[in-house]
Amino acid sequence: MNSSRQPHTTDTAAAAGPRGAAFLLAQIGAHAAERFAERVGHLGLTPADVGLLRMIAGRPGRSQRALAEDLGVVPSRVVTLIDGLEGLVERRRSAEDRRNYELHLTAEGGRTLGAVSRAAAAHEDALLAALDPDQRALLLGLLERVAAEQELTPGVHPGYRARG
Amino acid sequence: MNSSRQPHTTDTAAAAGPRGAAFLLAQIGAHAAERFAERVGHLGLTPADVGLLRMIAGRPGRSQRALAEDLGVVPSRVVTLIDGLEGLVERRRSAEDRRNYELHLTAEGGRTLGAVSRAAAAHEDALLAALDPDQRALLLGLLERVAAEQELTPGVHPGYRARG
DNA sequence: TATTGTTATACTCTATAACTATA
DNA sequence: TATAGTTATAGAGTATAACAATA
Repeated sequence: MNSSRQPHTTDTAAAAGPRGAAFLLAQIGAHAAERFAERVGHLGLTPADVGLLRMIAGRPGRSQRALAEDLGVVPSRVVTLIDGLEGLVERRRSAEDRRNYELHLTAEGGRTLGAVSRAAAAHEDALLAALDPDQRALLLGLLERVAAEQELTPGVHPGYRARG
Repeated sequence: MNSSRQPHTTDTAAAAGPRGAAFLLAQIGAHAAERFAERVGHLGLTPADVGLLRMIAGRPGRSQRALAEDLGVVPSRVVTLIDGLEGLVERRRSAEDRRNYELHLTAEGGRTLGAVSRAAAAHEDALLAALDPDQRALLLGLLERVAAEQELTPGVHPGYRARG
């Protein structure tokens, strides 16, 4: 809209930009994370809390250091996260090596995780309201292929590092 | 794994949790955003910068306040963002109302946006490496339906608020 | 008095590094 | 000396609020 040559305008090269699948994935993904954060926020949890609870439930007895590695965060952050889960997670000193803790869910932690699962189911349903069951299955299959090829660790996503 | 009743374990209700489409969307979305950030980082830009450039290119002459609204951020943040786009974006005082600026891309800004588009195309291709052209089209269609039903504004996503 | 853009301040979040205890 | 966990400090990033110019 000005000088001699027009380096571009919104031409062909822009096709993969804000209208491509990659952009939509990022946009919908961020939206999904926000909505999920709202839902678990009603339970007094952040998405990071949920990730931690799930990880502990899946493999009880792990140390904080092991969790830090799996989450891709620094050990000191795990301290803060677990401090915020008072009453849901229990720290037991290991008998074998009393330097580290073994992490377990309390009974209330288990109930809370159940509530999280119900929230996740409602979230899933609301997010995919536009699709019928067949389409949902189709989408799931495509996403699984992409996730596997991109070598994304099942059950953990970078968003665990923040959000509220 | 302990007391009387087992409130849950990893039973049916957890089905929509870390294995559902909503979770995968959030996970892949965050991954996509990170990879895109890396690519445009080589151009000296953040994803937020890119969003701003695209928005200005799409509708030149807008004011900073208008952009702030569309991006969903506070006006003072737009000041910071535009300050970081020295040489790519031009502020022209409006003749009609000299309080506000009219924002335009410079020639270099246009060239940079062209480079961004090429980066986005490469990003798209790498992210969807697991899918053939038909599957990509299928995925795109499904995502478009979801985005429309969720009333996501085309071209802007919440991730513009941060990242690097 | 209301509005655009700017600057100054405060707040939140996270990582880095120093520290304690166990080994 | 090395490692698990904790605490203290500092850094990045963002919003809130006070400010100057124009209407």
